[in-house]
Amino acid sequence: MRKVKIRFPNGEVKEYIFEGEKSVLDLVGDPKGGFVARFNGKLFDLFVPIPEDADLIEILDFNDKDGKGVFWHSSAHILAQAVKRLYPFAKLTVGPPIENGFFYDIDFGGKTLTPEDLEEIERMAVKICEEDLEVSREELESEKAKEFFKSLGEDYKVELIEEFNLPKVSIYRQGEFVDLCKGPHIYRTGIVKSFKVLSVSSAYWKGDPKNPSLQRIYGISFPDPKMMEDYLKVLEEAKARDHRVLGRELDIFGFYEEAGAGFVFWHPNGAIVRSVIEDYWKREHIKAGYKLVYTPHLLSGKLWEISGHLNYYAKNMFVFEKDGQTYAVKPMNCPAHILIYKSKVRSYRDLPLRICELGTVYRDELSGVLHGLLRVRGFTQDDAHIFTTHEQIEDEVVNVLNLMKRILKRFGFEDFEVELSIWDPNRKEDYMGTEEMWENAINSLKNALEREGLNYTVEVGEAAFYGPKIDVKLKDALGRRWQCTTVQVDFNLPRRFSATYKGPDGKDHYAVMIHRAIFGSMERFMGILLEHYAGDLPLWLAPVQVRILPIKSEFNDYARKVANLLEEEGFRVEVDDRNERLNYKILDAEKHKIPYIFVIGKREVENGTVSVRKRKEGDKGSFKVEDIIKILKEEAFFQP
RNA sequence: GCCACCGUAGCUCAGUAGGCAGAGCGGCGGUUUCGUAAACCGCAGGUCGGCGGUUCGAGUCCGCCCGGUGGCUCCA
Repeated sequence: MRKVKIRFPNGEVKEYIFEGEKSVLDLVGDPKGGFVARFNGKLFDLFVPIPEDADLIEILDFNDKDGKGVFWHSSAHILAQAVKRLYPFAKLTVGPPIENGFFYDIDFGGKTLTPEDLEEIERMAVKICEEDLEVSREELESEKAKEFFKSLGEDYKVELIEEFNLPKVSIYRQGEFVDLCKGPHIYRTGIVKSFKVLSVSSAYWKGDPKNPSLQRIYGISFPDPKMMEDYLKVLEEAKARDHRVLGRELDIFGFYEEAGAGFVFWHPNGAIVRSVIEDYWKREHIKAGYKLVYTPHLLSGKLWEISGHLNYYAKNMFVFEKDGQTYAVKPMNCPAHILIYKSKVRSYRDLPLRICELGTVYRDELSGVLHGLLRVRGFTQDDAHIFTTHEQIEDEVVNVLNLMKRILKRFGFEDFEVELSIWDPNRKEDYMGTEEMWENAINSLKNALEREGLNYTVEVGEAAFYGPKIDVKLKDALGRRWQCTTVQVDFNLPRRFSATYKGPDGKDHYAVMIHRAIFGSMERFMGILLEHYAGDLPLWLAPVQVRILPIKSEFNDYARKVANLLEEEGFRVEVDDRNERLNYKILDAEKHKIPYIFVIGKREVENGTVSVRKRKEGDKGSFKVEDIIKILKEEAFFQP
């Protein structure tokens, strides 16, 4: 006799008493929307015998993160089954769940799929869900499994089994379909109620260009068609927010074929927004004790030799020769800031020394990775380098994180995901510096994160060879995550450049450098902002804050007078005195996402008022000019 | 860089089968002077991404290059 408690997805817990081998399904009959089980953090199928030592088993549904992964993993199998029905010659490779959905990499022997092919695959996948096939699992000895998959022509599966090098492997079946898979899986294909094939692209087997090119088919699925609707809405919304489209519509920036790929031209509307952001950034940094500097864009090759960049970063650098001298356009600002640090003897009393710069850098990125403002070849980092002692690392990182929170909050970002990348303690020889330095730095970063109340995950072995780092992803209005802030400890460069300070002991010590950026780059941040706000920049950022619309040309003079009053108060204003109807002018102003529209007619001129229309809210009624200026100032964070 | 797809007016797009390059919006000119999301009439605007090839004839077919999109990889 065994006793086991089972928790259902709705939280309900029931106790079961049974004998012999039973599966969860055997016991509960109806898993109440759940489709996979977890015990002690381990997932297993509802249709396999309950593990020997299990006492409390959870049945998971789509709301659970693990459950979702299993659901999408099973969906990848359904996708593969659909493909095999339509293309029996196709060879399967791997098909994992991903953050939003799943994909399956499949070798079609050189065929590339068309949109029509995808539709057909989707129809077949939907059919497989409707067929409600039962899923089963079996274990095979590896040798037998190899033979089996060889007989099916699934060469990649054979290769995988060889790689696993395990005595046994598991395979899953549903209907006529078989796949090598660790599992677990949902117990029937009918649990998937909504299935969509999203896109196809190419990928190499194991990501290696020497290997055959595969078709990577992306899909998404849900246990409830309503969830699919919501998801597609978000996708649509994301598409409508595409910063590349908004950038053109709002005339923020442009790229020019004749200028080269990946080089951003900030148009006047974008430049003013950037300038507002930069002014704010500078003010906050100076307040936080940073020293603002400017350094050259072009530096001698000798400097990049000392820094090591010509050795390990050359393929990303624009390097050229002139009169027998090598020069490079800077891909990073750190060596330049080190020179300023070294311009005089530094005492421990000078530390921490915080040097900041909106530094424009150029990197020769692979052409295939360029993407709007989010990935370019020339960009301006909101960079800073903090020279500290080992003891000061913690406090300095607290300051950086605090500054980050304050600055990003201004843009409506308050939700962060933080990764702490540390060394792999089993490969100490791959890292520079002593164990003591590393332990101290890692603990400093951890303490700093805790002091700032930031939750984080630890990524072992993800640190650079020269020091641990913190990466922060911010969540935008659509819940998407963007990597922006980064804080990186560096033991290396101070040594390469002999960046030292005189300690209280009168001896020279190497400084520690902390590289950090809050936005990452102005270009990327602008792209993120556009998508985050869907182009509706808040008043303080909007390129044009107020547009004044005289109803008839006879009110143009009054409109200009109001514009002047606003301009004197520091607002960015336009008067639309074109010979058009009011409705048209409103349409045009709304199209440009201008936060405030002031309508001027006979009434307003007579009463010395403006009729205020606010974006997204509509007509707000009449205001005295000085009153509305007060209101706008407050909204735009003007200092009183 | 690699794989796949794409490139027609400032923007969005149509262009059948290789046979005179089109529309809407926008721009310009005129009429209209109008109260909260598109007044009317007219005009201009194109080396069809670039170069080469096939053809009597290329926006259309082929090759190379440039640029873009989605991935691989990389990263701010």
